[in-house]
Amino acid sequence: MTRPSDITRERIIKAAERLFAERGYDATSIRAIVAKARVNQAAINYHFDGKDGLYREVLRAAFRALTEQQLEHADEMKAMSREAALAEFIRRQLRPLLGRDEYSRHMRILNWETVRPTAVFRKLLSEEAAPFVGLAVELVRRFQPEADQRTLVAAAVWLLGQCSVFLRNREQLADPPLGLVLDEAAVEWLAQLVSRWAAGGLGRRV
Amino acid sequence: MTRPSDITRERIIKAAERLFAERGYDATSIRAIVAKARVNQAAINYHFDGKDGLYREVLRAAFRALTEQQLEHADEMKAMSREAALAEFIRRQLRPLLGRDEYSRHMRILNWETVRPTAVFRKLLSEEAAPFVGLAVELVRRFQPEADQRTLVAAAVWLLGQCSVFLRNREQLADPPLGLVLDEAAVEWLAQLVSRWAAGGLGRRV
DNA sequence: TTGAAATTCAAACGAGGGTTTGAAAAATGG
DNA sequence: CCATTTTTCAAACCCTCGTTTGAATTTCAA
Repeated sequence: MTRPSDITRERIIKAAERLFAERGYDATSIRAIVAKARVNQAAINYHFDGKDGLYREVLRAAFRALTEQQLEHADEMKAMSREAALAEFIRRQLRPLLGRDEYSRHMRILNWETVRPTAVFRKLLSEEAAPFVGLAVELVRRFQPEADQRTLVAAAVWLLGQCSVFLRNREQLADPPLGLVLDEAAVEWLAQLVSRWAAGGLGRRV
Repeated sequence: MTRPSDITRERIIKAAERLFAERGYDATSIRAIVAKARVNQAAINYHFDGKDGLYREVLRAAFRALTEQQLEHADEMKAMSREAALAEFIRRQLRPLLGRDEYSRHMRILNWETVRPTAVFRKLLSEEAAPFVGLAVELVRRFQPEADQRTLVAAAVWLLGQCSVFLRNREQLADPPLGLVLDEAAVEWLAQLVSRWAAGGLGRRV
């Protein structure tokens, strides 16, 4: 049963997700959201108890979808060689460079948060990020089985940073002085480069 | 000769630099700046022709100071081994994790820009970043002398990403689920780790 | 010293933000 | 069908923002 009011909710969430992903929280106004969703301005307060509440909902959904998506592949990654698993992990991280799909939007929403994390996000992170971080830690542990936990956590963050720098500066990569134009082939090329470098850094045996 | 009005200018710039570094452009209001600088609100428009003009000035100064600071060490870095030069480069990048000095503030101001680059910044970057990028490219070229320019640029960005992920998420590193508390010793430890991993990825010969 | 220029100041302006309001409309259940 | 609740709607409210204004004050050279 989809009540008519659920349609409004859904339209708002969909529009908000796109706008938050594109412009971030601050630069997205309620008026822009309701215009895109074609609903009344008061609907956001009625259904979500304000802009904050709407954002909370969108953020939670994005975060959950992403971690679930990664955790789904956790098992098959265990079956691969560590180099292949690493390459797959990195390829998945770099995918939003191209796509405009839901996955890419989710990733971009989280990317905004890494600048000035909202309270909502910090709570979410400390409560629910453990499995995802665990995944990254397990991945690097296969390269450094003897390292202590602190080193492994640092390595996991380091690994994520190698992808996020490209994600975050996506729009400037093509400009001078860099001039890195990223079409589909180039993203694949980049993913392989980064995979090799990361594996090399963590101590690949050849 | 320091005219009295130069004092006002100076106070504004100093206050603005701190606030922009801490909160970013959007979240820093003119009223906050003039309160901190203890000058009249209209002074910003009088001296800098608006918030944009003030930001332009602060941004240019930060950018220039940073690139000059790195370029100053370009010569001595050439004299080091490539591993030592890389380690020095990374250590300099990670330094703002601790300090509240001018250098750290400059770095943080630029860090804000990598999320939603202002027009001012993009212009600055395309006009003046070339020497700095060149420095990073030369550094990675010592590890991969046979690589083409495109690969070297990607490697330079990759290298910067390994540092900036720690800078940017600085405040969340200590929270669960990461729990990386960074005092002075820990930053040095981290710099060495990252140096080793980066050198390994780029192909250090042992 | 004096008069023009530069600088400071308190106050207000207008635009845009999120939220509230109260009535109208639609949906729901008896 | 009716009475009640839920949902929509246009309008306004109130706040913060960057900027402007015009008079008062200070600076500085003649």
